[in-house]
Amino acid sequence: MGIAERKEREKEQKQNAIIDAAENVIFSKGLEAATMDEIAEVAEFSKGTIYLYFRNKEDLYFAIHSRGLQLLHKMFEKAIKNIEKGIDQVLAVGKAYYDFSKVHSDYYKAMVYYDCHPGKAESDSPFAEQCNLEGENVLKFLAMMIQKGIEDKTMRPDLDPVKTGIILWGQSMGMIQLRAMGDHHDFADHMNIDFEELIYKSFDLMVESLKNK
Amino acid sequence: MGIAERKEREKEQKQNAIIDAAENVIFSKGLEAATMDEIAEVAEFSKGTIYLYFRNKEDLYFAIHSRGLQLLHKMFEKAIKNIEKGIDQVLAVGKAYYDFSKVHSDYYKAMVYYDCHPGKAESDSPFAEQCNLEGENVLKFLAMMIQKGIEDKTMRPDLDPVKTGIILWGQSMGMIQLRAMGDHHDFADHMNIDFEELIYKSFDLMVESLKNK
DNA sequence: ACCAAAAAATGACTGACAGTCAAAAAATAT
DNA sequence: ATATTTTTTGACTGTCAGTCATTTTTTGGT
Repeated sequence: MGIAERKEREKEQKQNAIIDAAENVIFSKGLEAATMDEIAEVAEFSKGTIYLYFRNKEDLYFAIHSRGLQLLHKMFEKAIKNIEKGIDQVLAVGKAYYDFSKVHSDYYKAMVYYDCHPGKAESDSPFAEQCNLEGENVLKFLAMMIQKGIEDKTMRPDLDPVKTGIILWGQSMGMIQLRAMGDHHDFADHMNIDFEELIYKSFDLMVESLKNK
Repeated sequence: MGIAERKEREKEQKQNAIIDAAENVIFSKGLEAATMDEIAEVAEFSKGTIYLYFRNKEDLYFAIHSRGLQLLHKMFEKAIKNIEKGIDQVLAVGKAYYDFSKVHSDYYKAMVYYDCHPGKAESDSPFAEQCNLEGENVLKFLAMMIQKGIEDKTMRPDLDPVKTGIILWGQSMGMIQLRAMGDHHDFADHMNIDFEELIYKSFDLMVESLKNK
């Protein structure tokens, strides 16, 4: 009885096709301007079918967010590949995060949007669940990196890997978001500031505060 | 001919009354759930009148955001009042920011919402302008504090006050937002983490990296 | 092959809401 | 008292998320 399995597979394929379509529309028109009708049309399904696979629009965001997190995670893995010391990996990951926000700005925006949103439906959707899982995986990755830094003596031995990971995450997020903010609203151009330089400077400060001296 | 002046005053009063009503509705129902119709009703104006004073819903957010920034600025001023050394003021301001996010969480949420939003209408509204101005004032305040820290030898002399101010702002913002994120989405409760402790730890790290040793 | 029952897909429809605008009301000037 | 300008109104429009009765497709038994 392989029918159930085949149906499962088909369901997943259709889901992915819908997410593809949603990305298409959302990335080209913006999150707000994208309509479910257009997503349905691009996905070549009726609107009703979309709602068979996703509870609501927000649920689609979750799915996209989840993809973005996976992508980010992969970029982190790649960033540390050829780097020996834990402390140097921290910097590499920070830069990778910043790269991600530029190269995959579409994903980045979708992710920030989700993060800053109250989340009306208190979603217990599998996609929201997936986001949390991916997020935790990224944090675990950071914690392991810091653990390694402590072990290879390049980072302070009194650091708590998990907590320090979260702090790095939060602080980097803040700096990168500040730059993204400057993009929409004025803010940066007004007083003319090179945000790229500022982000690297902030990474330096963070790394400095973690170094084992 | 004091009529023009009186009308100007009345206009401002009405504007403020509408912002009051908007806060009422938005703070009790949430940003998304609040409708212009209800805001109009609470403000005791017709909907059309609201649109006479504000271009659109977003414009009302700007107005609220601006109030929030002013409040935050005042809390910053108060926080450093009885503190001598620049480096200690940095910590005090960080704590004040965190306090603000808890005590005035309504304003905080509105502000984050605005910051994370692409801003569809590329608003050149006076309210958006005001937000930028207030934001710059806060940054100037931070820069002056750091300047003072450099002068009183409690902070590293090689720091650029403005740039360092922006970095402090961004990093603190990131940490505080991370905590707020944990409020809507799970994230924090899942792995049980005391975010308050984490925020203070991150402040310590920041302060440490700025100290003159 | 055929058919009934189950599963999947459809799209016309609803309700809600942001934003508009011609008309009415109020304030001011003559 | 009345003409003119300013302010206010709320019914109306267009748009969109989400629904659901109906139709189409797939499945499993005979």
